[in-house]
Amino acid sequence: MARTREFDFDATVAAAMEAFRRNGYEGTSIRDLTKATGLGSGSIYAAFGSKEGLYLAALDLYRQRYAAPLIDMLRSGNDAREVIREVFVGAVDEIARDGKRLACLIVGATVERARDDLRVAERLRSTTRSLESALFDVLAEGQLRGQIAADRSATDLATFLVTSLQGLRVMGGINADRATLMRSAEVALSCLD
Amino acid sequence: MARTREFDFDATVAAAMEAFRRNGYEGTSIRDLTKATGLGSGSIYAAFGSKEGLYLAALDLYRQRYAAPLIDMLRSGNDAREVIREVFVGAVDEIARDGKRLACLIVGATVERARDDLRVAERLRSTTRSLESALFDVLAEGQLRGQIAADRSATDLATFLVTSLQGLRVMGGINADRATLMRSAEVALSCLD
DNA sequence: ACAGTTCTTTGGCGGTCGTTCCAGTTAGCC
DNA sequence: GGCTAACTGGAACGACCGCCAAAGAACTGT
Repeated sequence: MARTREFDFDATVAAAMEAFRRNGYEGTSIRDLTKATGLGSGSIYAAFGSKEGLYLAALDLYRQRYAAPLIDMLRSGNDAREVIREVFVGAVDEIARDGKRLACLIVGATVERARDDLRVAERLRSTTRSLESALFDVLAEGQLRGQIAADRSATDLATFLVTSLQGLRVMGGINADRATLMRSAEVALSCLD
Repeated sequence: MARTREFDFDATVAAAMEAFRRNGYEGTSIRDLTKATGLGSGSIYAAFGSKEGLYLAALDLYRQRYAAPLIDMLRSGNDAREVIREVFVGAVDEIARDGKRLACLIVGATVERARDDLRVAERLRSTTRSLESALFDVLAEGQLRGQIAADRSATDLATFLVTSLQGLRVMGGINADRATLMRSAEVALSCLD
């Protein structure tokens, strides 16, 4: 065998993720990442292959940490209207807490990287699709039970809700006032009536 | 006096704007901008002072070209419901046409620059405020005339609609399919019922 | 103890960054 | 037609970019 890896892989990716959220892809240099992670540049390249590789790892961690829990919540089987509201309130809280300091990596990747990087674009599509699909299931179920308005297709509503969440994240970068974001979210949720 | 400026100022800013929309702020170098505008770097610095100066000029042109017309439409005095629909359909068309290639500079600036650059942040707040205010007036008028549901405040609806537009622009970067975007927009518009 | 393997650090590669400076050119005023 | 001032493209600046080779350090298996 050989020397064991010294650094904490997950903590490293988490540190890189925060750096990318703070300054974007192009705005974060390898030297910034060495400071943020505590690794030397050689170690970064040994572990991730390239700056893009580390970015993809950070994006995957972000999806796992922030998108997957939303999907799990939606799949928990709880009341449709209630669980969707929970998702929105959670998103608003998070944006209000650190939306000024840290951008959503998914929105950032969409704007800054999706055009150049097919692997990023694929991940974004995948996450969006999963979220839409989870929302669709909850909405369709809710419509059957009469909890959600049935005069619009669950597909359209699901797409709309994802779009609204993206919009909230953008707005958080301009004005992260919680009350304003929440009022916007309330209107979006009222589409389910 | 002295020699007159040779290059077309507006065309130069327009070329820079497209470059920034295509590759973002950090992703566009001064050398890229010399190729896009046809100017030498010396001329760029004489006219705009810095890369940031040219970016601000590009952002201002974007606001003038894409945000101001929306506001003018809203202020035209036409039927509330109709004019708001027009704004959304116009936005969807534009995103579907070149959302894959060219990002919305406002969303891009929010994600990539607003945290670092106060002058950018101020411009974004100003544009958002103007758009919200124009929407508010149209909505309030529509509510008085019974064309728009009056059970929600016009302020909230205006904020929500701006958020929806931002969301559509982000979604356009992931999946610019016109029909999907339009169905999302339709749901948002149905909040006015 | 030693060989073998893998991780880590260091230093620096070639190139590009934003910016500045400069010589050369051109347009307006006497 | 000179004089001057502004504009022009391009060379060059120091700094920084992403990346990588080489060597030291730490671990396992013998």
